[in-house]
Amino acid sequence: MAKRAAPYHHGDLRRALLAAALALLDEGGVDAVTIRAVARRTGVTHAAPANHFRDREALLTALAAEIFTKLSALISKRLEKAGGSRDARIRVFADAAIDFGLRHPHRFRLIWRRDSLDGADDALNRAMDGIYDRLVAELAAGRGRAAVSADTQAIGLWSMVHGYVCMRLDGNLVSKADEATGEPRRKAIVTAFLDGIGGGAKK
Amino acid sequence: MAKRAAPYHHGDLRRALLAAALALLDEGGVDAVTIRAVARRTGVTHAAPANHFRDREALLTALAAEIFTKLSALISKRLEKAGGSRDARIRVFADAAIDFGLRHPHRFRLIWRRDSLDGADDALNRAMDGIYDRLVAELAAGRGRAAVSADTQAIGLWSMVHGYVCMRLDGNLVSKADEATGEPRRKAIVTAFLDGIGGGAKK
DNA sequence: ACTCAATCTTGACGGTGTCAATATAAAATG
DNA sequence: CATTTTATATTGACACCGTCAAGATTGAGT
Repeated sequence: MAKRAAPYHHGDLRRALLAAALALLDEGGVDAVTIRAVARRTGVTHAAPANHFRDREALLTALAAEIFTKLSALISKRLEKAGGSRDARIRVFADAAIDFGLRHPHRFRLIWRRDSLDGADDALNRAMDGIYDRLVAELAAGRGRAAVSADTQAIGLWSMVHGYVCMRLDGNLVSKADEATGEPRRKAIVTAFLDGIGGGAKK
Repeated sequence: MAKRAAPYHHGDLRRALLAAALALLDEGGVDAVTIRAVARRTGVTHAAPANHFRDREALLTALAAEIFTKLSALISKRLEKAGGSRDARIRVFADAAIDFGLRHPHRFRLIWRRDSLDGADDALNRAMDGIYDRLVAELAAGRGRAAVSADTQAIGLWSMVHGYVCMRLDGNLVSKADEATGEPRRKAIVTAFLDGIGGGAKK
């Protein structure tokens, strides 16, 4: 027994491969995470990973699931420290996702690049859905007379955060940095979404 | 002269390569667009494309620029038919981008996958900036007492639209389709952004 | 007619993912 | 403890990829 804890030859090759893959990802992006490079870095031959990951897609998927779990933990930690204000708790999600994306660009790109991943993977889907469900729960709690459902709000907010990080990482907003924060519209877009951008009179 | 119209041997290999690349993209996604496959489909040898595209990145970049231009044209056409209402004109951008993304998934994924493209390419940047600038112009026209600038609104809205299509293409919202439209929250998220999702009293 | 440059072909190199066959070592069984 | 079974790792091969260098071919300019 204890199959996962101390496998046969290597000790725990699966974990070692994932660690090497994460290092390669941070250093050189998704393209640098090749099966052969991961095997080299771990000190095994090029075909050894095949025992633990069906193919490269499976390796990337497992890596993405791990990263998703870390992001989820980050959000949890911040939510604990957050106050009870609904807006503040909503901002936790946006801030955490943006922080994460800016701090680990390659990880962010990987987990959202679903066409390079196995969409049917359970671990991946559970990790993703977990974050989403918690966001919906926060949005549903004590909201006012909003015209749309919490689900809709969650989809919209999460979409916005995702797209914002994408553009930042691609260098699309460099000319638009605020003098105050040095970051282009980071807080402002969340404010915009909270307040609305329509022509109606504001608060 | 007329270099572009009728080059030397093939007629217009550059254009032919781009057409083949687009077909391959639609059929099999970005991964199917290899230099060799494009050459095969065009009927030339595998090294011929090198005369027109420095490398694969350059080919994908040129393809993306072409696609961006088409998207821009689509928006233009719809804006002409749109009324004068600010909200309606804003919705044109969101609707066009979403329509485009859902209709041509692989094209959408390519043009936003900037880490596979040449970020310094002029044609690409001009095509992208053109869309963004027009969106800012529409947002700036006759908006009310909004708390944030038109730039901020543009970044937020465009981010949201981008993220929404991503999630749709990845099959993340399948369980959330509206009974009315069959599309999950498509109009609603734009409404949410126009109206705001904060707790403040609504219209 | 001649030169020249642009264009395309041929052939090679190292890298990749993946498969089949083999060796090895741990676990299970007697 | 000996033996069998199973999981794991190695070796070697294959086809495909992007890219480079060298040569052949063709159009344009003079």
